[in-house]
Amino acid sequence: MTPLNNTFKALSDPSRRKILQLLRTQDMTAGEIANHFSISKPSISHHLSILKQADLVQDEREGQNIIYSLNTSVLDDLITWFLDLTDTSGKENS
Amino acid sequence: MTPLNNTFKALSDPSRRKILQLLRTQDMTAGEIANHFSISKPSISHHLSILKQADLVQDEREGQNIIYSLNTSVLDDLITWFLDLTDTSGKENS
DNA sequence: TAGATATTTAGATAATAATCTAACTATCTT
DNA sequence: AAGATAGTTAGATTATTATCTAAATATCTA
Repeated sequence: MTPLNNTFKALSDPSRRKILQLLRTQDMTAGEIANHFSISKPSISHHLSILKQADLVQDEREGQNIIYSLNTSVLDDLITWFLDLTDTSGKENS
Repeated sequence: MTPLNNTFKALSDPSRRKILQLLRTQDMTAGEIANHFSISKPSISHHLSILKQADLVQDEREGQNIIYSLNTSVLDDLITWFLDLTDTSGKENS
């Protein structure tokens, strides 16, 4: 399983993309993130775990809280993937 | 359902991403595309239909063949989405 | 028009993924 | 140490998705 596959799978869910958008502005605890959704805390925890596996977010415990933050390095890889796709310099027809 | 959601859903499958990579170099008929895979033709047809719905590819009949080509305009929107996410100018902490 | 080729559509099945409640772990406070 | 708070893990259920075979549609050619 290519590493990018995890990333795309992670991005395929709207809740997970919303989480990334939330973290764009500021780091947040799991609870704060969950407050922005109507689904249960365990579900959010599950989404966070998938985002973590995909290396799209990082987490760090601070007392009772676990603070999540965006990890932009993998996103850079994705942008490269897309730019590569839209770079039609190797295209033969049309 | 946001339009970008279709796009992300479409990109979440490795076969569909491989199809996009194939079309990057040259336009191809459905059959030619299917020849690059070990899964059945109807399955590929299904994948192509999802890519078409997501506006990631276009198709045009030419005789018995249906020729598929990449539609980069939606990919540009995606790149914008990613760039927006990695643009941390609005970030308050860390 | 009959047969061959290219592709899609229909319908069924199997694998994945999202979600829930209940229970567990970790940390803090008193 | 007991209780409260924050978060995760387990296990089950439901919904979604990928895939298959069989049948249908469209086009070409003899």
